[in-house]
Amino acid sequence: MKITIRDVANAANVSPATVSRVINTPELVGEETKVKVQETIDKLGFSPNAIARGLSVQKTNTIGLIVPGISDFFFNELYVGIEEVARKNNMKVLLFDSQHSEYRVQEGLTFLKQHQVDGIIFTSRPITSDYDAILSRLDVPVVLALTQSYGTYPLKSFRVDDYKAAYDAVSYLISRGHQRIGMISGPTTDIIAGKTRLTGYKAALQQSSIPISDEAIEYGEFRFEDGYRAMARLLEKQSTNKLTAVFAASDEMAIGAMRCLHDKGIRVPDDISVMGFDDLRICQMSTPTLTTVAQPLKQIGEFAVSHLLKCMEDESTSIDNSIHYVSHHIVERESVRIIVPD
Amino acid sequence: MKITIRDVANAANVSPATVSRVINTPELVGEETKVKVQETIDKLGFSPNAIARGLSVQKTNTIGLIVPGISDFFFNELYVGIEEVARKNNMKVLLFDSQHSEYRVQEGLTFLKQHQVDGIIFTSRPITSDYDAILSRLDVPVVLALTQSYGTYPLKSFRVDDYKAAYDAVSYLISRGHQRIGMISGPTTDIIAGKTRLTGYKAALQQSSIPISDEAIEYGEFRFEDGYRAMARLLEKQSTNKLTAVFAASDEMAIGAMRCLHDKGIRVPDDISVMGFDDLRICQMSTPTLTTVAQPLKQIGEFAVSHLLKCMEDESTSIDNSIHYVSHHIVERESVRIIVPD
DNA sequence: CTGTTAGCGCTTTCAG
DNA sequence: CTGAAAGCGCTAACAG
Repeated sequence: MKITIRDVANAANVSPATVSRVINTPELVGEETKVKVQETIDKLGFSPNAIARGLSVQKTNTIGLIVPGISDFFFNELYVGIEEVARKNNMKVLLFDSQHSEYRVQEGLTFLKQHQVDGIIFTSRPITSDYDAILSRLDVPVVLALTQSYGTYPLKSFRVDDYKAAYDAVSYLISRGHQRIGMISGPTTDIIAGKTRLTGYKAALQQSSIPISDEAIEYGEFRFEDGYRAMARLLEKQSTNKLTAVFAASDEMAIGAMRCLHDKGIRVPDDISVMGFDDLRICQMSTPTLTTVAQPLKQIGEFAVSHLLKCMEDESTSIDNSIHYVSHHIVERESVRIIVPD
Repeated sequence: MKITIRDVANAANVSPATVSRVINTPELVGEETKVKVQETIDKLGFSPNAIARGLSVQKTNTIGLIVPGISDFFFNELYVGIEEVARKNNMKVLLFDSQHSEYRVQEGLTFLKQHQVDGIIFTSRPITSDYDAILSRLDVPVVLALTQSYGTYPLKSFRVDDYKAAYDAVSYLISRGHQRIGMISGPTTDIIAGKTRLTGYKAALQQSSIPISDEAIEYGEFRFEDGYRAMARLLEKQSTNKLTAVFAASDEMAIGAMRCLHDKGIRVPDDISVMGFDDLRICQMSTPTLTTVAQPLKQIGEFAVSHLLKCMEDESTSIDNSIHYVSHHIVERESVRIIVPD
């Protein structure tokens, strides 16, 4: 049932090599034979074995993608960018979900290595020196998306400037007259999406000489439920000195916070403004729609693949660990109101 | 740099076969050699080439997954189920996004065949006779998820009974006192998620002797924006005889519809009730939260893989085209109110 | 328990 | 322009 290149060769009275040529380098084959071979390929319904080819040419045309969790909403948008430029370059992508586990990340790296991927895109978790050994053994280019390297191993990364993005978000709030601004932060152990954004928040307040208070900060793991609960805690702590705005480190948490507010009968944005981070598709689905700072996820995916392809062609490209900051921007919707000073 | 099984064999003074054995069937190897080989594997950092192995054993431990679009929200939840049971059985999944294009589906099938996947899960688009040729040539088991086969090629499918689910949803609405119930349907060309659910809607109305009116039906492509626009159209047509409830063929459209209502100053559920289909995570994120009929997506994914694995072990399992209906259920949230008859 | 041999399906020199 | 032969890295009989 399984039909191979040899079968085609026999049927067409040529050698396997010739069949291979009409598939891969038809310009090297005489017109007549080309037609003849192509016909028998069609007739027999031959479809070349990509595995065998991969083994032979030592190249799989595959890029490996490690993501922290496929159920995170931002995955979809990132993937779209990655897949698109991969496909345009005849590359496929092999997906690995690390499920937010450090251990699984290691597994993923080994997995992708075993599958001879030609390059790897690593997302979301920061790379520490712990990975030096495994990375150097990998022998394929690796680029980072939405994260960066803190190890000694040089890795190019593509992401927004999370510090600046958070800073800008909070500055935006301040420009709208807000002074008592709370934050629902990611965990500070998450050095990028957690700690860095929190620092940006603090810096923006400081810049405007607004005192920073731990009372105004709560933490969550980026999910809707986390945002909901964090908001509830924030509310409890705020009995006397009420916040007029809350900045969340993810859209999901922002929407969770809005829901919490709603349940307590607090109106957004009338009583309190809410701002998110990411600009996922869900921002338009909440009521009110969510004002947020946008990360161009699709574009980041595109950049990452493009760079990877460059590295794969040209060995020398890979050895820098610069960060390519892709630009963020504020997307105004309905969840923030202007406070007029009285 | 690339280190092979032969390198390990040489370094450990054994044959490649022995190294292969300690990796795959350690029980067949003497304790001493096993230890020795394992040590040199570790020392050299050897990691077996899955491609070569695949070629040799004629099995890749991969299942191919064809989805209509990765940015559809339901993808994530389905994938979680698939990935989980795949992983537990040492299978990986190779993803292919058909991007809602018939042509890309064909490409996907060829792609997966070329990559020698051991089985295929096909989602969402109905299978017609057009696929008979390609499917029979595939030579690997195929199972359907969230769709079914209308061709002559026998294919087992796992999905909810969309007709019954829609019927139940609308009956639920009726039980809450609604009589003038509109529908935002998928396109009728989509035989499963479109036409079948619409039929369920009509049947439920009929059952309660409620007249069916085209005035009360609008169509969309399952997206938020489609729901929004469909609702707007529905509103225009309804100037005289107002609807008290709307049933949408997807959660996204339902949420879009609610947004439209919100923008027009119509309250949900006070003025009009809304019900969705799917029970995605976003249902809890809208305000009001969305009452819906749940498809157990994760479970469907699990079932599909499990069945596929069974087919792969036992050739005989595959040849039936039965439909395994997984049970749906209504999830009550806030978007439907009870109408007390006056 | 371990080594030898052949071969998975394809590509790629190297001749002709 | 085409064919023969070797080999990609691994596994699977088959001997021993």
